[in-house]
Amino acid sequence: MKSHPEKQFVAAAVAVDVALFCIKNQKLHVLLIELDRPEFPNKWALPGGLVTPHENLDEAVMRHLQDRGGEGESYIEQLGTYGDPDRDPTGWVVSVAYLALTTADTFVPKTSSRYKSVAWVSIDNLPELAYDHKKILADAVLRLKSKVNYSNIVFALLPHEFTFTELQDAYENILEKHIDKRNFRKKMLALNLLEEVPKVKATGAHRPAQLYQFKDRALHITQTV
Amino acid sequence: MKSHPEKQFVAAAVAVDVALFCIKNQKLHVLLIELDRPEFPNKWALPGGLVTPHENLDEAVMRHLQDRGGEGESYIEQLGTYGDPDRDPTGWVVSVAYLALTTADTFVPKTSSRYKSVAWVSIDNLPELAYDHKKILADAVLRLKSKVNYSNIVFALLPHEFTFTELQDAYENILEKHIDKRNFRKKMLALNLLEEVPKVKATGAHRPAQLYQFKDRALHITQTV
DNA sequence: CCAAAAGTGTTCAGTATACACCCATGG
DNA sequence: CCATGGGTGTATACTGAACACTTTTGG
Repeated sequence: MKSHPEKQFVAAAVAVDVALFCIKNQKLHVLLIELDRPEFPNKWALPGGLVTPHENLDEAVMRHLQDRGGEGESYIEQLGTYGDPDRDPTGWVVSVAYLALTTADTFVPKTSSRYKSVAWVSIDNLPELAYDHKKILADAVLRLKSKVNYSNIVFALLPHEFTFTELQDAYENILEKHIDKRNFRKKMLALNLLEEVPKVKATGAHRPAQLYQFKDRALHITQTV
Repeated sequence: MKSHPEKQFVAAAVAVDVALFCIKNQKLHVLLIELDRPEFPNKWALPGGLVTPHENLDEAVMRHLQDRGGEGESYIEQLGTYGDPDRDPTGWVVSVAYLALTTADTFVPKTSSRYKSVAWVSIDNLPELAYDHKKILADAVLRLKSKVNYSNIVFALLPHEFTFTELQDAYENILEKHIDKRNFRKKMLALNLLEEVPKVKATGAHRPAQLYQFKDRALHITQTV
């Protein structure tokens, strides 16, 4: 690491902030931390932290997620960068925001001495957020909603094996609208992203459901779900 | 501006890099500067520069564009942030990249002592680019191509008044494909974004063309052009 | 009157939507 | 045998794609 290219400049702290989502109790949840700072009484925030010169931005995100309890794989994608001079009252912090997705069972929130708590919070029951995190979170939800319509991105929110009803629930939850069962099946199968696994899931006094999995658990752009 | 929130951290230089496009001679062009630095012999780069703590990111972009010759309005939108530790050999520079659009006649490239030259370059005749600017530019072109399909974003590349053929040329240029004239007219008019202006444009030994303008020169999401 | 770009409709195929009943199981 | 969620097909409307000739002008 050498000196900076310009003689005179004011340096910023570069941070990442992550809107990490999962589906819990059939509802979309986001991971939030409860701050323990006098400037932000009773405020919550998105997880994140500073970036160091020894890692790229994606690596910084993964490191901070692991610190907050991430164990399994998480899907991450960059959302945008928030750099208003006054967004953080404690100094000039330019923050690169990420959208991240995981499954509730592979991510058990882990707190630390720096925070009061770390928890999954339903997105229709949000507390007050510090900094500009309300805006970041709104942008993340918007991106997720939009991307669900033209990609297989939900793969990152579901367990590896799932029933068609669970898949449809995920879509209905994120899009906040009812979807016709027959049409949904037709379209999903036509996209050719799924394959049956030779198992069924029995959950009560009714016909067991066939299990499916995504052929490829990586992002694919599809056009219209 | 107070001290930074963490006691120990390494600060980065925060920069903006701008992929500014225009249409010149019916072809998509990008604004490039020719570097005058020993580390980058004969290399070109996207315009841009450092962000200061007294401006937000959009303001920094507009300031740097004005320095390079921008006079009229330009459309700008954030593209993504590039933060690999080694992307700039002279130091740790995290760069927020922007997609920007303007019209050739309102932007006359202006050089300065720091550069050999500043020029509009056709995107199918690109020189070698420094840093990770080849990647940034490729991402910008991709974003532009994609956005042309579901928004009125071309308004920012065209003069206020234009003929249907000029409009279609812009689409064909950016999308790099032939579009049927009759279908294009039907779809564009159905989107209800245009209005006739009571003038025609005569350019030779043939029927003059009706002039149109966008009802609103601001980004609108449309679904399928 | 000729060359050149402007302007205009219809047909067809494929996709999106609306909609209701039988199936398999556990208790 | 009954309650519950799983699983299936068809008819209709709409949208996107293909396609060729007439109009207006300047020279």
